[in-house]
Amino acid sequence: MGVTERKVREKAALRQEILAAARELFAKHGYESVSMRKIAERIEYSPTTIYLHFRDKGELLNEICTETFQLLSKKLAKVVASEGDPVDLLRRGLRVYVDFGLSHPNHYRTTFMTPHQHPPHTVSLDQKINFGTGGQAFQYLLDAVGRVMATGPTRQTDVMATSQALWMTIHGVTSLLITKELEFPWSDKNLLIDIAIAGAVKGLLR
Amino acid sequence: MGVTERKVREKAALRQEILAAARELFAKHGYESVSMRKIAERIEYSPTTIYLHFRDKGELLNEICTETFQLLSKKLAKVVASEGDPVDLLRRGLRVYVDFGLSHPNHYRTTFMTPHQHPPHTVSLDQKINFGTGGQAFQYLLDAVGRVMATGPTRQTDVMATSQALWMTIHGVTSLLITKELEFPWSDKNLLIDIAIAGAVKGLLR
Amino acid sequence: MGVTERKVREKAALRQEILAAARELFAKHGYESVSMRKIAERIEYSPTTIYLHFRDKGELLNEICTETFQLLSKKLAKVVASEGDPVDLLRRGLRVYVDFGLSHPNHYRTTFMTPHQHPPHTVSLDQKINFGTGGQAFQYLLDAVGRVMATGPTRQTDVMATSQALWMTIHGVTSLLITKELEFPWSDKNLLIDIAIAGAVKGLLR
Amino acid sequence: MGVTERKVREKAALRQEILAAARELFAKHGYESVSMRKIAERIEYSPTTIYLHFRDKGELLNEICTETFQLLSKKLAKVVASEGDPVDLLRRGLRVYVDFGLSHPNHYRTTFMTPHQHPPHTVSLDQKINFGTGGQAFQYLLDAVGRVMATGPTRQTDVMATSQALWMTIHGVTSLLITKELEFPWSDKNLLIDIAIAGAVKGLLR
DNA sequence: TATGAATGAGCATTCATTCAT
DNA sequence: TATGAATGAATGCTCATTCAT
Repeated sequence: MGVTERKVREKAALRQEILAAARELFAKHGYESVSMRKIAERIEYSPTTIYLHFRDKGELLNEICTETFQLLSKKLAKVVASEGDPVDLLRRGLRVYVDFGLSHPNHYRTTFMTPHQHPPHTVSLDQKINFGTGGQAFQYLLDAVGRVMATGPTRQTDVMATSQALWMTIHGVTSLLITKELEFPWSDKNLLIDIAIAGAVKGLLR
Repeated sequence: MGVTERKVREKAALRQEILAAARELFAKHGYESVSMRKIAERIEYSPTTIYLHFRDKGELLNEICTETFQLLSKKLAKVVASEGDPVDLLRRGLRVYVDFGLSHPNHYRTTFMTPHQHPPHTVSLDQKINFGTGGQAFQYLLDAVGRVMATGPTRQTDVMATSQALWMTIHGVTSLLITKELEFPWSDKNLLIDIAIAGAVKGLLR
Repeated sequence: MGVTERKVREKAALRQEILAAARELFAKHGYESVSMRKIAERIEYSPTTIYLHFRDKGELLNEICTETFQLLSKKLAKVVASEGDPVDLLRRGLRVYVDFGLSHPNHYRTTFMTPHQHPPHTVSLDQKINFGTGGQAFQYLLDAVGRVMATGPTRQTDVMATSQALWMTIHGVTSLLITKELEFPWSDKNLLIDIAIAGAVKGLLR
Repeated sequence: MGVTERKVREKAALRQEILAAARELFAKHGYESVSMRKIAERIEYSPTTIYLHFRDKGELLNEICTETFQLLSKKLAKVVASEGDPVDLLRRGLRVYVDFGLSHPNHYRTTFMTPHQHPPHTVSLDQKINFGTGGQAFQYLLDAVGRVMATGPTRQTDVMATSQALWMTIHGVTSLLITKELEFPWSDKNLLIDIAIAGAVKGLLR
């Protein structure tokens, strides 16, 4: 009875351990520079063991991405659920996105800044239509923008395009702060994020 | 007479061929995934030949970056030299940046989206102070923003921070359009770029 | 039961096979001229397999040297343990050294005639003090010389210097007979060894 | 004319320059670890140029050996030509040999301690009979030993074997002092050489 | 479930050497 | 006489992955 359950739990735990190690190493050294052996060494298992949990190196990458989107979605869901002026809500959502990236640079880098050569082995049609694995997260943005537009006059009325443009903006902020963290003499990070987000949102309004 | 010249020309041509192959491959598969062999195969020379023109793989990367910044600077210089309202000039400069990235995706990807582990063999102090090899290009942005602020009232007065925030914005636009070109169901690219840039600039003004 | 043991035995056997191949090749062509591939080819395994048993090429060399000293020490220990006049014992020890070299030319060549650029990864302080890995063997010589000097009058009283000079002498004999075995028209080997050893020992006495 | 002569002189000079560079590098890093390119770099000529003066890398090695023997022979000739007691003369000759090795470690190492895989392209029958390229030098030793034996009673009467044994002894001294110069905690070098030579010569006498 | 052993393919780089000039 | 360009072969070593156990 309990034996089976324990086994299942242990298996899941190891799976998570592998993912954690992979995520950290991918983010730190880049997907290509990380070998299966190094991941295995870090968790103190044999390389072969990884293959019992993941088909290949690429699947590790895909899993990490999916996981990232789930985490992000959860964060965004909270903002959506909270009260407030639509404009303010949008601003807070964007800020949450950036903060998420900066506080999970490993996830962010791996998910949004790693070239994915080989597509996941299984991609549902549904996923393709709904903006891939990140669909749910993007949907929140669409909703937030839609509500802003519904409330007052805006310069743009194309919810989709506006949302995409906003995503681009905050992705630029997040990704540059992550990659060039040390290479570039940035001004105060908080200030930069504020300027970018405030500007983008203000630019959206009439 | 002409013999020497022809040799020089041929040598330069081969050098360019190597750079072109490397740039394309780096952009497509990522720096780490490209081997000297693959570059050599593409140009139909032996791997050894590459080493007659470049010290090592890292030098290839550095050369490509330098080249990119020079190309970009030239484009931006034209905008700077042209006449017009400071706000308009800024907008045009940002657009030139994005267009440059989209029409030189290999250059852009290799230069701005490749992690540079190993610094160039020679880095002048001047370069370090002036934001690396891209200093000149960034200087144009600083100038443009400075002029806008000098002309009329803006929400921000910090030229440096504002410039950096603007760079982040347009980098987000450029990089996402390049990487996820096919993976994501984008709205009309032109529209997206316009929204992002117009928004950012408008957000900058009071 | 026996399965594990068999595996262990097989692993040790392969390790020895690799060492044997390396030793032979190192001795024949010199350390630098022997590649991991060539060693692998000789034992009909892939080059990678060698790395499952040895960290790198240098470790192969070190292992061979250690092994050599152990073999040599064992031979010398027997002489030391035997009975006899100190002078005779010394002579017999020197002869054992030369014979060891001639009957293990690969060991000897690799250990005493190969330049060791890269020190072993781990060198104990003890080893450094005691003349490296060969400390035990050299200690036997020191002891033998010491006993000769303690017994009767000798021309020299410096045990250390005398021992070193004796080592030099027998190394000359051994190494030349090994390297130039075919290139030089030697007189009878036994005679040569006798002359050299007898002379050196006689020269030591008053 | 003078032109031809100058050319000849220049050619010879460059040849010597190449040999000097090769000798030094061979001795320092070992024959195998020295590349033609490195030799060329040191003399600031192109690698190709070396091939105008020497057939291949192996010929460089052979030339250096021949040269070494000539130098050594010259030194020994002086001793032979000098006056003195035969025993003393022998001792002085042996000392000259060791000193030669220690003050020309590059020559010595390359000539006596480098495995010669490929025999010289041209080896005369005469050379083979006369102990190879080093025949002249060895002849001096034979003569010196012969004279000692002719003068007084010795333990051995086999000039050839005794000479060879003496050579072995001094080679041991020379080679160990060169190779393990730093690896081994030698006593005073002069003392060691004296002990070895004095012992060997004394051992030769009745 | 987990692993140790094994490998073919690949890596960046250097080699001695040739050839056209 | 001298060289710059070029290369096939080789270097030590690491890779992702498989397979028998």
